[in-house]
Amino acid sequence: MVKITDVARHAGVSPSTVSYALSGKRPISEETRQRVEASIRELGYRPHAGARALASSRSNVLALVVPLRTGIHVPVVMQFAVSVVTTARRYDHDVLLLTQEEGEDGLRRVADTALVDALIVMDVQLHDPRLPLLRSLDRPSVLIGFPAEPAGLTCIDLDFMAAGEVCVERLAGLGHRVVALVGSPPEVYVRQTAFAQRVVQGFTAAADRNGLASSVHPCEASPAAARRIAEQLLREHPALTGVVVHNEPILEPLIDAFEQLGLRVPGDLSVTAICPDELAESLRVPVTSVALPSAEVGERAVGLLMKKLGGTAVPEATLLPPRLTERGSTAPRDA
Amino acid sequence: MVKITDVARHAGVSPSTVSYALSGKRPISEETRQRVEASIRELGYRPHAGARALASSRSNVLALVVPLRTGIHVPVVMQFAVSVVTTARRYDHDVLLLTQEEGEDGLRRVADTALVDALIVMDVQLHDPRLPLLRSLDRPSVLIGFPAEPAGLTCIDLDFMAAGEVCVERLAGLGHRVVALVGSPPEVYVRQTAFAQRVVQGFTAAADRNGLASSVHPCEASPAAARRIAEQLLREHPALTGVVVHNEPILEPLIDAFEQLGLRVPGDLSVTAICPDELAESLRVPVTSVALPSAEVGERAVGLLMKKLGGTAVPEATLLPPRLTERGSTAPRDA
DNA sequence: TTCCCCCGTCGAAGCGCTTCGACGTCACCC
DNA sequence: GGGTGACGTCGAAGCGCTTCGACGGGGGAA
Repeated sequence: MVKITDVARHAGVSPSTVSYALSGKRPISEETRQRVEASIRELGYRPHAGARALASSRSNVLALVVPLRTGIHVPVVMQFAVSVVTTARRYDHDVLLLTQEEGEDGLRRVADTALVDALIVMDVQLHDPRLPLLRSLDRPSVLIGFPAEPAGLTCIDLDFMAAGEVCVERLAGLGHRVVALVGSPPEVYVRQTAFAQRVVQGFTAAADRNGLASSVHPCEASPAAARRIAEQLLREHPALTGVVVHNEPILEPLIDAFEQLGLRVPGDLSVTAICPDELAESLRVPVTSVALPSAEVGERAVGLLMKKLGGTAVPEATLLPPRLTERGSTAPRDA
Repeated sequence: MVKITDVARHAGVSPSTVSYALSGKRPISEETRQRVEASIRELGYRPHAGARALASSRSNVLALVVPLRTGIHVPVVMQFAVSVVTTARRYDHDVLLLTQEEGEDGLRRVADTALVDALIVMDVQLHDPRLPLLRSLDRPSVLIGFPAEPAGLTCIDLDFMAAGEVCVERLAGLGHRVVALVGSPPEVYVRQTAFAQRVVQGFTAAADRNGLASSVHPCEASPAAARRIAEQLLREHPALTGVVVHNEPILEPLIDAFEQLGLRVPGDLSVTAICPDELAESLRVPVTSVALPSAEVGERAVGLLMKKLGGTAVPEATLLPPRLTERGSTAPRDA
């Protein structure tokens, strides 16, 4: 293994000079730096991560806690993880993968052993048991999602309440008077997963505000469940002309089911969704949707963390405004 | 921060004794160990990961390279990652997440900086550019998947060739004479992704051996593509009665398409698949399938790595035999 | 009883890096 | 022209842990 002293000897300088040339924490003459860099390349030097971490008390590793629970849409989680890893690398950091299974102990472990410098936590619940721990940890963290009591934490997410509202406003603007929300699987609500709850809040508030008749329907993530929901909606709400879908896997099956029941989309029924743009675009009937900007959330979460690590204060709450894209699944009522 | 010297003082022993009590690398009297453990608990001591890594030249971290490319089924990747993380924890290791984007440089970086002790690489291609690097690295690695030339490496995967064969044998045994393979998206084959290729090999070999008429059809992962393939198959192979599907996302849409074209499954058409059991079970028509044992592969990959880290020799190739589960999608021809 | 060896523990030396204080040199200002 | 910084570099200390050699004491073998 080639170490910093080898580089120093080869370049004719002291180890500390090599270190400063690398970190830029003290001025080094252009000429010396060139020489050091040449030696590094020639010898193939790589600083030892452990030694660096010990001496600097910075590991340059971020922890990412990914959700495993049922009812969450895996591709979105993955997109998010990839975006975190990619962004972290831009800041010269790596990402340690933690599963929710380890729970609070896992968070405490990686923080207390100084394995990681900071943490990103996904799938936050309204009353998440990890919150007190995160507040007390000596390392910064960022939550993806908003708990009921976010004081003292840093949170970021799509503004799901506004997203729910935007979908309804759109339908209302097109003249629809009876709308329904087809939501995530029931267990997601039972767990009080923050984002799902907020969509319901936004949906309901906007419907009320606009004087629409509305109903909310959790739905399992299977095509069969989608069919059942479609039938139930037509039976119980015959005047229904607008549907908001917040459940990626059933988006397509649900539309199929409606059409098999004799409803054209968007002719008889307008559909809006909250889902990744790629999904909305790729469907047979492209769906008007509020984007789920996983990549942006991941990027900004890492950005926030880096600021905190750098000692800069950051806002406690970052809510990304919903962005609705018109596609082929919405039309004026009676159009 | 509480350190090992604090524990030592509190327990009335030397730091080295605390270390040995923790690692078990030298005999420590029962009584002393008890005392040390009590002090550790009382003070809330956690060894500093960086210091440990520096002194022992073991970071207790594994690298996991996950694929990002199009055409791979994300939930399977995720299952796999979770299984790796969970198993690694059982061996007191953590997992660093690398994306394929970083490529060979990323592998070299985490290995050379001693950030990780060992590596797990997924989505191996037949002629993977990373192979020479992995062979030359001073850290052990395990590949998920088999390249064309696996000598000098450790590989594990489902025996996809045998899986392809088993599916055909099953159909042949039921009397089917004309079969088709609906495979992964074209780009997967273009990249020479090992597992996809091997399924084709097994499928074709078994069909030839049994004197069946056979054809192979790559297929995009969209319902629309599934419909097109279904129509094409019926048009070009009107005598077709057996289909093998190796493409998770289109499994259900494909069956739907066949039924909409007037073919009953399994009445007119028998379907077998290579996919996770959960998927096969959850469909409207439960599908006879060869299981994709992501969890087991992950577990065993970590197990192999641990053996290698321990200095034990391990077999270069581990092929898990296919396990076919009979469900409702297969029936004898003319039954 | 003597010798040897093993058990249990200690002290000290490092692992490879960062960082702090110090120091010489040079330019610049009054 | 002497004082004052800023610049560029060095040496040494130390981050918190593991590990190696050493050593006292007790038990078994001879």
